[in-house]
Amino acid sequence: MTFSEEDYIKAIYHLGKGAQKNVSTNAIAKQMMTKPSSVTDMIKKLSEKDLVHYKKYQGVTLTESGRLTALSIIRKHRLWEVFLVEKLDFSWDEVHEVAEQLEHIKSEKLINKLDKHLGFPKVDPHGDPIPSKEGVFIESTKKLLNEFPINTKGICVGVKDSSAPFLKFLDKNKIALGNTITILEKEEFDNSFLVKIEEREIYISNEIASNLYIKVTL
Amino acid sequence: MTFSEEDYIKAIYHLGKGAQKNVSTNAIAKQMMTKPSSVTDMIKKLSEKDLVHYKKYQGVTLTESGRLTALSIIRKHRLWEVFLVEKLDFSWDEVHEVAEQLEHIKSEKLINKLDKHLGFPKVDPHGDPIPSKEGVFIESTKKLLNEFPINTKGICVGVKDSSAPFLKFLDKNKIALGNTITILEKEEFDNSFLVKIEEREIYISNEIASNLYIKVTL
DNA sequence: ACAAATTTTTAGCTTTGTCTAAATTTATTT
DNA sequence: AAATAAATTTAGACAAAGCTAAAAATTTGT
Repeated sequence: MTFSEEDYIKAIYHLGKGAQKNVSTNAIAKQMMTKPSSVTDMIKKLSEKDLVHYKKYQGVTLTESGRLTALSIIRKHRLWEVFLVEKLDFSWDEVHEVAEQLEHIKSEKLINKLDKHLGFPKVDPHGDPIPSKEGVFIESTKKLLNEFPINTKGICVGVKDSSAPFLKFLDKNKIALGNTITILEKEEFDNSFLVKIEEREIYISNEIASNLYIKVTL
Repeated sequence: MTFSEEDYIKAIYHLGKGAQKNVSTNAIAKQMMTKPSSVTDMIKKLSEKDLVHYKKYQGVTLTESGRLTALSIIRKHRLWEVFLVEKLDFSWDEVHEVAEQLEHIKSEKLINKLDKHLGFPKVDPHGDPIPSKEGVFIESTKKLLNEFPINTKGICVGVKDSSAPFLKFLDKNKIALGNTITILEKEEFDNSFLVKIEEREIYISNEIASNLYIKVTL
């Protein structure tokens, strides 16, 4: 399997949201920053290898074999991301590009030893789940903090309000994207929250909680 | 720079022993497991990029730029080897193939952070020196254990006598390739040695010492 | 020194993954 | 239900990296 083939499989997986949807040639071309004609060529090759179902003009779907291939690549990508952040001290937003390269390294042994070295993590630094060797993984959802019940544990992944004052507030309170966050209490009176962020407990107003996206594995 | 270009540069470096020697087309072809005609094509490309000096029929030499490129690839290769052995618990002889892939990952930041994570090692698990960011490194020599003076510290890299009894002896005494070895004392009387192998002190007869290769950085 | 052997290069072809331009199929709109 | 628009595929080309076979240069052997 070439790097390019792997990239296409991954793109199709993501565009099809992991499922049965027919993914259009144009959508793949856009994602891969290439031309639709190139996509058609590659689709034919993947189809020959039984990685995608393909009928002319009808878009593609991953076969079961294609789906497992995609999950194996995603597993590698996310494990490397964990490594980069946890062991090499990369920040949350720097890891993607490097992981895009590392995900293509071919060695079952390597990836399983890496998994062990990292303590078999369940999610990557963006809160996305890491498939197991067998391609099993837990789904995750991203919603605003105030939409989750008490005791929810997730990862801070984005903001709804991206104004300077709000970002400044987050910075002042040392709330950063990638931080692990747990909802400890909900205050009935003003709908404020007591949360634990990376070992620190702080109060957060409903105003704040309704502008902070967190990703939670189900 | 493509993977293939990097592989050629590395091959030329090794065949030229890092230095001024003219490396023949045939030698490169053999090393790269390819045909001389393919080598000629690649040489022309590398020459255009000023990575090698090339005159038809005269073989090639790395330019200074080519030499630094080679050292940068070797640095990556050897750092990844240290990582695989020290952190992921790979054995001495399993790492080469994987490191061949990892050495092509493009990220200055990654390799420098990896270097730091590993504690800035000076040699890889085979006892070969790791070039610095700037391409500076210490030379190493491989000789029989009995040829080195007292206090020499090196890495066990091979045997002269590869007969079953000798290998069995090494195994029984837990002396393995890749082990760090220090010469503590030389016994005048019978030319035996007191050595430290991986925290253990043991006596070794001259017979043994003259059949064990160790690699030492100068 | 010159023929034979070896090495190296050239020429032309193949595959992979890409592109442009043209043709074809499907979707949309009136 | 045409006609037009959009999406997709085909055809033909190109660059990278390899190959084979043939030509050219160099080296070797006598």
